[in-house]
Amino acid sequence: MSCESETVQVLRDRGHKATPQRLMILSVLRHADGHLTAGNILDQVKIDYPYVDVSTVYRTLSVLKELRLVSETDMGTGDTTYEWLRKQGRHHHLICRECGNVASLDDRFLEDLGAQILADSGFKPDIDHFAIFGLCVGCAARGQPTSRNGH
Amino acid sequence: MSCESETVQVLRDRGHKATPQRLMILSVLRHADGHLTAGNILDQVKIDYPYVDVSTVYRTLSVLKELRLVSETDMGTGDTTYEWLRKQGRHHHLICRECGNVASLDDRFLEDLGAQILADSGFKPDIDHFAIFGLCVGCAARGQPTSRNGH
DNA sequence: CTAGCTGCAAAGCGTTTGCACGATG
DNA sequence: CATCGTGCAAACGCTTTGCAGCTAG
Repeated sequence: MSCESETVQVLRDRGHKATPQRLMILSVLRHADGHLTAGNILDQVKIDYPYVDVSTVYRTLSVLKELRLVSETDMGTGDTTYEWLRKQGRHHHLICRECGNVASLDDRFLEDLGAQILADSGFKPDIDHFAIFGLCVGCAARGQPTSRNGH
Repeated sequence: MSCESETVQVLRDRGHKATPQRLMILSVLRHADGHLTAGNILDQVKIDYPYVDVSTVYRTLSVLKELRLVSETDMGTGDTTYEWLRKQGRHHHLICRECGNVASLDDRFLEDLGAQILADSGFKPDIDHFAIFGLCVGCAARGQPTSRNGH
């Protein structure tokens, strides 16, 4: 509980209440390694507190998104996942379109990109959390054993 | 019709049939400037051919995705859009998380990224079509008129 | 005390599937 | 003529909403 005090403050400052349900959802998000779906979070919370409703989870996620405390990412086909932002060290995801496997990508690959885009167009990108689709090593090897042109 | 002949060949080579419905869906995809939802495509096709069904659109899109003729992108909240690949010149999208406005981003910002990722991890990213979320100039100005730290 | 939040139930929406008929190659 | 694709209708799963009661500040 005590480790959430900073977050509780953020909530209150913006006119939101810190209910037990929200604290539990926060806790789940904070201690997971990301990639949680709404239903996923629900299951976790229900272990300790079986009466929470899905709608509460969605409503809470909506608030947290608004406050930019969590990010929402679409992992390919219809799997919307949520992740606690403000972690130490940003990272990104390499999602294989064949096998669905998810690998991490270090931030250094993207650190300049944001600045470049901002300078060019004034658009301020959220580089916190990128999802990049493609083929993982295994699937690339399996899929195109012979050579093949890119597009 | 004739301009689709190359695509028809791709379909047949892979054991798929070239039905009128598919040709119309192809045509819509090809001549639109991208960002079409399934329902969107359906509406377009229905203008000339009112009996097409949504399921046909989805099934066709599924085939085209598999053949890598179209890309599927999630534009923020639950708006899955489809776009004809193999266009001249790749481009990417800057999507404002406030107003939903979509701007284009030239490929040069990302052209090195793919090679770097491939070299580092063996992951072969689809750099055809990137969706980058953030704040557009207008919303950034409106939202934070006073200074504010990045995260 | 008064917003705001919750659980419940039901609706909503985009997407998928089973099936018998029809078209393609 | 065999296979694959279609339209229809119904199912599906995730997400959202209306509502009455409850709770945090």
